[in-house]
Amino acid sequence: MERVADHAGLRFPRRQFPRVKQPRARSQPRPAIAWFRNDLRLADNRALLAAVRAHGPVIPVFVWAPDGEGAWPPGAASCWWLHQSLGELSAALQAKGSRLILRAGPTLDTLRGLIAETQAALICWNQRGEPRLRTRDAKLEPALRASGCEVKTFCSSLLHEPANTKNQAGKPFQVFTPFWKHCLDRLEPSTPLPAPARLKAPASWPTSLRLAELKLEPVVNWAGGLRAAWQPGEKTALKRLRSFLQQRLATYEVERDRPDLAGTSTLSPYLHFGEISPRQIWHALQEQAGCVKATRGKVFRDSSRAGSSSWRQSRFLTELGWREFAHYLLYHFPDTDSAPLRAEFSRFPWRSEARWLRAWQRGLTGYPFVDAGMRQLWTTGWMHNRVRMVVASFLVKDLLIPWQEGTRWFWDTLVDADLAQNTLGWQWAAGCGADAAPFFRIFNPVTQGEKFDPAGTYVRRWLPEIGRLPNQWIHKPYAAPAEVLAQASIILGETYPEPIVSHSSAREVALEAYAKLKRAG
DNA sequence: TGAAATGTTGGGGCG
DNA sequence: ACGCCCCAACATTTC
Repeated sequence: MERVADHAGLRFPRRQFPRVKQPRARSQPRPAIAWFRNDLRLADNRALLAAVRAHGPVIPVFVWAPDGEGAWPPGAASCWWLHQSLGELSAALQAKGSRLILRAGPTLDTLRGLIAETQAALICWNQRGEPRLRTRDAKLEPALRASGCEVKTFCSSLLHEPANTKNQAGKPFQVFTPFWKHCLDRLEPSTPLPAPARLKAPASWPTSLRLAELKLEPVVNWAGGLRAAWQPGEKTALKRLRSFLQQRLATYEVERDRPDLAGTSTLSPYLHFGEISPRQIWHALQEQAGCVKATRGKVFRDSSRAGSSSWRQSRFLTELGWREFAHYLLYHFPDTDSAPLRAEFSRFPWRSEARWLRAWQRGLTGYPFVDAGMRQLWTTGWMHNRVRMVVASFLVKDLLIPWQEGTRWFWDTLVDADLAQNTLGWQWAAGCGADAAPFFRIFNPVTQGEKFDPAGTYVRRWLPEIGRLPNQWIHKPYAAPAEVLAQASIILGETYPEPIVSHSSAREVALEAYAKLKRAG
């Protein structure tokens, strides 16, 4: 399949399939289908706009293919998010005089059926980068063309298309810094596209399932914490971006590492589902860097900063860079979602202590910083990134449990679960990936807590049972004197667990296992 | 986007 | 006054 290398605006695949002539209905031009995937937004949506610009009626559709079709089917938390997000998108489309058609079933059959029903002349979608979905889509395209429908696809979810970027040796980059520098030297993303003003409705709408019929919401009602923490949808995504830029960007460099503060953007789930595009974020950042608001409300160019590109070095943009890097790596190393990039790690002596895995998942390891993170994850579907690194290091290095167990758990529980980023994160933490943390970089859950949650606010929020411990002991209850524990109404092993492993000896064991791996060559 | 062990330095207490 | 020890503070090395 030929991908559209395009950041300058709308262009279409060069290799067009010869158009099949169809008898044209005289009354109304044939409709265009806008197939929504992980791009659940109206603004800056190339596929949607291409469907609108065909000047006929537009049929927006979402296809739920529950078996995942060889990819990773969304986990429980992602399904919850998807449900809410589809509801939001549907409402937004209605406000434009349109609808969202919901279908379920194998993607090709479902789309072919819809094309036949509606006599659609064109179907547009934004590409997804996950390797197995790409393979699948590559077959989808000619099959749909063969049924007489034109196909247009776009790259809308990344700033930089992975396919042709290589280092000087002609190989894919494996280190972040040169990769991102290479991108920054070339990136000049065009202005985000506006949301279409209106979508022309077809003469008659095809049938749609009701949202509830997709059965995305959990049967058992465990989603209360998610509901309290999140409002999915494009509108909220833009609101969060704006408030982040106004209130947090200035202090991001320092506060992004502090789970006790609200220092991060929390845009990750919105980005994953495409409720906001990286291009929109890029431009919002650029705008903010070039302009300052005067007190009288006038906006003028800040000559000291206008035209300067120092904002491109900003920490926040670098995080978007890591997102690009994750997708880039998964594109070039498509097996890394399950196998270590550094092959020698497949011989690492992992062990699988089921009780330990369970303790980790439940937030019962006896290390408060780890447990707080795991409970935040379980309750809200999200975990602060600093804490993700710490809990991952703990699972992989203190417990020596395979990193793939971690990816699975995160996949099921995170509302921002994203194959590329989950893969990068875990391979990074396990030391077996590209530009990964060296294996011997083993986080100490106590000192990490003391450093990044100095007053214990974060830990107390998620572990009320140890909330009465003084700061000195909040990150290491096991070391507190008996009378301090009694004072705080804590009985170790009953109200809060003893550490399931001793960090210092677990560290020694991990280093020895790693040394053995290296000796084996 | 580490932590722990080891090395170095310099000030202060003390004989 | 001086050497010695201790140890904190910081730097470097190692895993």
